[in-house]
Amino acid sequence: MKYEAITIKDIAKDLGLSTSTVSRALRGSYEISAETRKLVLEYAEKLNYRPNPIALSLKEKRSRSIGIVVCEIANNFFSQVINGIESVAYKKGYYVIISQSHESFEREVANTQYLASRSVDGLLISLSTETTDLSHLNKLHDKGLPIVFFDRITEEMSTHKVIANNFNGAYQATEHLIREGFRRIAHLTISPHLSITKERLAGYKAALADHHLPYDESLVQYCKYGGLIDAETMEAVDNLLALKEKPDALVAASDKLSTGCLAALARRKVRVPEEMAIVGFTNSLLTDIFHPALTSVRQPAFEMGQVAMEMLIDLIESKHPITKFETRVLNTELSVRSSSLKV
Amino acid sequence: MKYEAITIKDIAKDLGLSTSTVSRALRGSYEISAETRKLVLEYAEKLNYRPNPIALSLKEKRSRSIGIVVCEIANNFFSQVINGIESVAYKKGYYVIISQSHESFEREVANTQYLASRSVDGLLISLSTETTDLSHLNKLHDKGLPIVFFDRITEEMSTHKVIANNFNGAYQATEHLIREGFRRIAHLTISPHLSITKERLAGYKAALADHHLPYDESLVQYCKYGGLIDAETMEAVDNLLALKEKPDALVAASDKLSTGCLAALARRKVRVPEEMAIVGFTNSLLTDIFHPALTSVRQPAFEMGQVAMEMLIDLIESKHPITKFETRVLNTELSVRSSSLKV
DNA sequence: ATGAAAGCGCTAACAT
DNA sequence: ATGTTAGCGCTTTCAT
Repeated sequence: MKYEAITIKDIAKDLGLSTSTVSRALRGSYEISAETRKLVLEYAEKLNYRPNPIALSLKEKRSRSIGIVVCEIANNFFSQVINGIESVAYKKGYYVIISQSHESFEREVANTQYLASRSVDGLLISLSTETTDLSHLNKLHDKGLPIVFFDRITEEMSTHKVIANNFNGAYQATEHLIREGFRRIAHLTISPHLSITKERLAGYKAALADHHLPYDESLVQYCKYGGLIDAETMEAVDNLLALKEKPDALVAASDKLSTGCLAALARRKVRVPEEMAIVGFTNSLLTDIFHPALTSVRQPAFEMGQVAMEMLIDLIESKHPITKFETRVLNTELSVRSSSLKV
Repeated sequence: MKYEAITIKDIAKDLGLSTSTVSRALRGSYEISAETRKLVLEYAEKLNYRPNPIALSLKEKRSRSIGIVVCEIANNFFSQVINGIESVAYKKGYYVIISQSHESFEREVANTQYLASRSVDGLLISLSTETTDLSHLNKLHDKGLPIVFFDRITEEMSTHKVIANNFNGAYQATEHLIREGFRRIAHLTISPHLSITKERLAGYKAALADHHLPYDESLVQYCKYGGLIDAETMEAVDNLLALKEKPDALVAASDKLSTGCLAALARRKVRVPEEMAIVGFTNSLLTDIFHPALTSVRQPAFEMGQVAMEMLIDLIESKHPITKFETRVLNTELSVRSSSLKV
């Protein structure tokens, strides 16, 4: 009942050669006569021989495949990053295995372990909101597994990292709202310990400070699951609406939070931007057809994927252990649409 | 520089046992004394021993992993299907490997071959728009690799399949528009040879016929890449707008086509639904915040994933070769919103 | 109840 | 230039 592939042994037997000769001929070793090589290659071609990557992995402890761990693929930002990763991987002959943590620490651990045990040559990871303990990654990293972090990174590990300029992105978003004349600007964000949360919060605070606006903690709402759970976003928005001094504008820190709060405000019949202006971190391609058109901070997601994959290949293919690591910061882009315009 | 995992050999050496004893103890063979078993299990636990799935795959020619091939993951429908697949896989102890064809036949072939050579125990696939030749799948299937098709299926292979009731979905969408009073209803759809295209087109035609409306070929626009390429959707919409007798309504046959034509119409300053009403096949969760709110035919994507995975596990775990195959048809759901209402 | 050894597909060190 | 053999981690038959 199972796929029986052609093996090197089959070829060897049929041709009356040894497996090692066949193996060498196949990989073009110079010690094989042109004649034999041609014979083997043609016969292999005829039989549509494909080397068994499992056997190769077992032998070589490498697989020319890399693992990706993200929280969700049903997310514009992450699916664009993945496409960037794939574009480089494909060119360089690496296969990509995608897995989702669904923002669960447990799933993240299970996925990384599985990928490692499957001999991936490296790991590209954006941490789940639940993750604070990094021992699962540290262990693998200490044992030599190349890891590159993107987007949701950690200070606790020395390796290559790629992020968007989250500070600037949030700063620009906030400043834009201030310049439009909004004064009580809320910030809807993710789990407080995530790197992106901290960076974006800092940008938001800095813009307020630079424009002499007070920082009011009650205007910052944390959504542990970053928009994955509708009720959570709804509650955060309700909290803001319940304040004695309601905010007049809002910076949403993620893709799902942006659309989620747009939906939540619609359900609460709050007009955007009249009663609440919005700028959202989002990579949605649909910002123009939202109601209202959504002002966005776009992250260079595809590029982030490309850079991350290139960095990972650097680590994987480097002859010498690398000790000097780099954190690349890519610029975000603010696109102003009607959701953030003073009327 | 590579992850060196604990092996059965390490345990055997440390404990002064043979590898076979350790192996048997680990898998709870009854021929091992309770004492030895306990010793081994505890020691393995202490060392955090994990069996090497690569070695297992090589030996057993199975991997407890399954492969998914979809055109794109950056797509509400497919990412929801994948989540459905994962939910069942996780429960049943299967690992899921996701790959994208990007609507390219070549990539689809490469992906299926790679997955097969990686000893996946089965394949879940939704065909690319380019695919007409099925020999890559037929070969694998003939050699015993279990395959389940979902969404974009083929008549040419006998195996389990899951689809939405595309005929009904399109019928209901079209009929709804007719009942609202629209008379020239266009159909924006994907590649003509895809199963879903045929089924939806048939539903559209049937609704027209049942309501004594003429079928006009010029009202059907095919987008080979199903919305993947913006320019293509734009052109199709322009074609419709250029007709001497413009349509007053439109049924879009996919997720990306629905949002794509909403965007295209906005760019052409065509008001929806006043000048053109729309019903779209979409699983977007954002239909309410589109402008205007988008009437949708929703497919039970998560459920489709669950059913597909259950069917695949049936095939994989069946003791006897299965010869009686099933095509499950799941109901769609029409949700009326403002984009399709006569004003 | 336990061990020795073969074998899954492949590569590479070591013969010849 | 080609063959023999060991070994990657594991299971499993065959001995004991």
